[in-house]
Amino acid sequence: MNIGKAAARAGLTVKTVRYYANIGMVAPAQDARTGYRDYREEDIAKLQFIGKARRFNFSIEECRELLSLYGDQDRSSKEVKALTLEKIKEIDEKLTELQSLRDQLSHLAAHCHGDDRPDCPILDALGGG
Amino acid sequence: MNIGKAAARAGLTVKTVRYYANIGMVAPAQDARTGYRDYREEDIAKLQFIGKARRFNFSIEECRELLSLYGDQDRSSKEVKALTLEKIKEIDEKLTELQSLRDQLSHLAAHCHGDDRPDCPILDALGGG
DNA sequence: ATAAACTCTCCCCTTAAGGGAAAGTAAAGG
DNA sequence: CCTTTACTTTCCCTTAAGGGGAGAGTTTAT
Repeated sequence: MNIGKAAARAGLTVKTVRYYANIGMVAPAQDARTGYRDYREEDIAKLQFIGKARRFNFSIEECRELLSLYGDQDRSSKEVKALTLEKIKEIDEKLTELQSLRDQLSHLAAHCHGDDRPDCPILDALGGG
Repeated sequence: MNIGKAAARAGLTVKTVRYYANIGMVAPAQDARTGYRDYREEDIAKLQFIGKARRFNFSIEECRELLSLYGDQDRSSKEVKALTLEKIKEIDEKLTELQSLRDQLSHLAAHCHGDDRPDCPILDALGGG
C-alpha cells in the first residue's frame, strides 16, 4: 500500500507518516527502483496506535516505548500503567500552573477599567518591580 | 552596562538577552570598536517587563505588542485588557483540553490492573479501532 | 500520448532560545 | 608589563514534530 493510502487509513498526513519512517518508528520496505514505500496492514496498525498515543499527548519517544511494549508479547501492563500515571502527573502539574496563571491574569483584567485612559493595572503589574 | 550585568538585573540569561537584541525587541547601542552592547536603565526596565510577560505566557510577538503599548504614553488600557482577555480565553481552552485528556488517561489507568499479566486496557484502547 | 495525481528526496521554516567554538576585549593579580 | 581569568562577540548546530514547497520521477486515467 502506498503512503497516501496508508496515511489516510491511519488518519495522519503523508508528511507525518514519512517523518515516522525517517526517524525509524514505522519504516516499511521501499521499492528498489522507485523508492516508493510499501505499507502493510501491520504498519497501518502501528501508525494508528501512534496517532492515538500522540493525541493522548505522549511524546514521540514515549510512543516509541509504548510501541515496543505493544509489540512485545510478553509485555507487562505494569510498565504501561507506570508510563500513563507519570503522564497524568505531568498533566496535573500543567493544570495547576495554568490555573494559577489564569487566576493572576483574571485578577489583573478585573481591575483594569478597559477604557481609553492611559493608566492600566495590567501594564503596571508587568512594569512594576 | 554590559550584557552580563543587564541579564542579571533582569533575571534573564545572557543568551536570552542577546536573542532579544537580535530580533530587535531590546536592541541597545553597540560600541563601534568592540561590538559590546551597552544597556541603559530604560533597557533593563524593558527586559524586566518582557521577562514578566513571558512568565505570564505571552508569546514573543505579544510581548512586542505589549511593549509598544507600554512605551506609548497615549496608550489605552482597552487594548491591553483585550489582549489579556484573549490570553485568558486561550488558557481556558487549554485547561478544558488538558482536563479531558487527564480524565481519559485516568479512566484507562484505573482499569489497568498494573501487574505482570500481558493484557492491558491502556494498550487495548490505543491499539483498538 | 498526455495530463493529472501521486511519490520521492532535499532544503528551509516554525518557538524561544541553549550549547559550544573561535576570537577579541577587559579586568585583576603578581 | 605580562599573564590569567572573566566577559563579550559572531557563527553554527540543536531542540519537537512536523509543514511548505521545489524539482524530478512514477503511475494512472483519459
